[in-house]
Amino acid sequence: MEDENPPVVAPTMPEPRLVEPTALEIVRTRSLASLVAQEIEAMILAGTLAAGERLNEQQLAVRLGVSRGPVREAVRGLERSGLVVSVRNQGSYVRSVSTAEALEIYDLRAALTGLACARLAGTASAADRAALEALVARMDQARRADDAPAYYGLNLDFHAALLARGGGPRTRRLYEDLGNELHLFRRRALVEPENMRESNAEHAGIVAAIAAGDAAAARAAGEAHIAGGKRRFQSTDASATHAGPTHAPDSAARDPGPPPAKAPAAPGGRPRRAARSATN
Amino acid sequence: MEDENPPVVAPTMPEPRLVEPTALEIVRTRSLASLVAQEIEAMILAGTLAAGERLNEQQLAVRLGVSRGPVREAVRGLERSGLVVSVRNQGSYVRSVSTAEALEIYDLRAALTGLACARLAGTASAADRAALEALVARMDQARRADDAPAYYGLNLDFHAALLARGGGPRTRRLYEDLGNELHLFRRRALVEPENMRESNAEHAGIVAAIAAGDAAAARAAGEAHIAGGKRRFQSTDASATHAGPTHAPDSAARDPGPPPAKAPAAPGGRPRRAARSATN
DNA sequence: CGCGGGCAAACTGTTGACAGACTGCACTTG
DNA sequence: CAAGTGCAGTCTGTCAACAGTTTGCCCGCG
Repeated sequence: MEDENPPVVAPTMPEPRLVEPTALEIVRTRSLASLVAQEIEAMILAGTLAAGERLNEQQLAVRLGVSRGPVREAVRGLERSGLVVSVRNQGSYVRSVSTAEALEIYDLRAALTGLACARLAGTASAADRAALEALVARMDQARRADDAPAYYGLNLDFHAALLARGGGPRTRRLYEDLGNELHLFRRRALVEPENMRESNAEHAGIVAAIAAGDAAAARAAGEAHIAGGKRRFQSTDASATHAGPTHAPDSAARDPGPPPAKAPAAPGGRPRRAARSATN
Repeated sequence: MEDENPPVVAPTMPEPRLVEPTALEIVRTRSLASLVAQEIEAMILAGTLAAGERLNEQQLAVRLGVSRGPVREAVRGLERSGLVVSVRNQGSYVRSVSTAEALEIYDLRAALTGLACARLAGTASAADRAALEALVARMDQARRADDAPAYYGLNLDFHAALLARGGGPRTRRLYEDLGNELHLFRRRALVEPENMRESNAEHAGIVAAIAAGDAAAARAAGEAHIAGGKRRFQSTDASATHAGPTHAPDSAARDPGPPPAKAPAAPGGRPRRAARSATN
C-alpha cells in the first residue's frame, strides 16, 4: 500500500522526491494487475472492503475501469499474500483475522523487531541513532500535544526506520506484510492517550540500548515493546474467539467451512447480490 | 506446495492417508490456477526451472495443458510470494537470491525457530517431546548409516515439527516460505557427513532444553542451530556477491535493470527464445 | 405448515483472440 | 568500418465470450 511515502525515515530531510512518478511512467512500468492489486489492498486496509466481505470480480472490474483478468490476477496475488481467501466457484473473501492469529502476528513482529534492534545495536551509525532519537523526540512532542494521529504516524515511522536500518529488505517487507495483516483485524486505532507515554518510554529504551551497542538489551527492549503492544491490544479486546477463515491452504480441518461460515457474511443481513449502486 | 503431506511430524506412524485426494476431488476443490502455481513452484524448487530463467507463459501453458490465464494468475501469486519477479512487457523470471539475502533469510529463520522453541518449552506435551526425540533418534540412526538423503529429509521433518508444534499456522507458513526461498539460492544439498553429527547434537540440545522447560535456553539453542547452519552455509559458499534481482517492488535503486541485468540471462549465452523442444 | 425437488439467475473458471511493446537482426549511412 | 535506423518476430497485456457450478427462490407435496 504505502509505496511512495517519503523514505520512511525522513525526520530531518524532506526529500523533495526528484523522480516524480509520472502517470505515463507508472503505466509503462507497473502492470495493470499490480495497480489493481495495490488499489484493492488499499481498499481493504482502509476498510472500504470490510473483513469477511466478498470480493465480486465483476464489480471490482467495472469499479476500477478494467476487465476481469487483471482483477483476477490481483486477487490471486493478494490471496498468496494472505489478505484474501478464495474458494473455488464461490469467490474470494477479505480475510478476517482471528484473535489467536493476531496474537501470533504480534509474536512474529516482536521477533522481527528484536532481530532488527539487535543488529542495529552492532551496526548503527551516528546518523541512524540521530534519526531514531529525532523520531522519539517528535513522538514525545506529539504526546505532549495530545496529538494521537500524529503519534500514530510517527510510531509507524519509528518502527519502519528500525526495520529499514536494522534489517534487510526481506525483513522489512515481511514486517510490513505482517503489519497489514494486523491492520486487517480491526480498524480501531489502538493508541490511547495513557498508552503513548508508556510506548514512547519503551522507544527511548530501545534507542538507548542501540546507542549503547548492547545487542542483547536492544533486542530485549524491542521485543518487550511489541509484547507490550500485544498486551495492550489484548486488554482492549473484550471480544473473545472471533474465528473466521484463517488461511485457506493451512487449516487442517475445515469444519467451519471456507467462507465466513454458513452464517450471513454481512452483519446487516445484506443479501448476497447486494445492489450497491454507486461508489460505495 | 506440500498441501496434503502427512501431519508433518509422522516419525512413527506411516499415516496411511485415509482421505486420499481423488483426482476429481482435487479438480473440484482447487482452482486450476492454484494447481498450476503448485506445479510451477515444484518445478522451481526442483531445479527444472533454474534461477534467473525466464518463464514463458505460452510454453508453460502448453506444457501444463492449460491456457495462459491460469498460468498468469499462478505466476502473479508466485511473484507475490517472492519466488519470481516480473517486469512489464518483458516477462517473469525465477528469482535469483543473492548471498546477502540468503544470509538474511537465515537470520529470519533463526528468529522464527527460536520463537517456536521458546514457546514449545512452555507448552510442550509429552507427545511433543516424544515425537521430537524420536526424530532425533532417527536422524542419529541415519547419520550412523551415513544416509545423507534420509538425514536431510528427517532434518526437514524435525524443523517442521518444531514450527508446527511451537508456532501457530502463520508462523509455520512463514517458515516454509522462507525455506523455499532459501532452496532457491542453490540446489546443492548443504548437508555433509561431518556436519550431520554437529547438526544432530544441536537438535538434541534443543529437545533437551524444551524438555527441561527452559524457554530461554530452548530459544538460544534453536537460534544457535540455525546460526550454525548459516555459518556452515557461509563457509561452503566461496562465490561472493551474487547480486541478482532481489525483489521488484523493494529495490530502491534499480540500476542493474529489472531483468537478470542487461547481460545475457543464461550463463551459457543461450539466446532468448530458447527452442527447448521436449520436456527438458 | 414444513420440506424436498426443480428452476432460474448470477458468478466464477477458463479459453481464445487482438493490440501494444520489446528484442534482435539486417541494412543503410557517415 | 562503426553507428544509427528500420523491420520483422515473438511475447506479454488486456479484453470479450463461453461453459460449469453454486446459490437462492419458488412451487408442489406430505
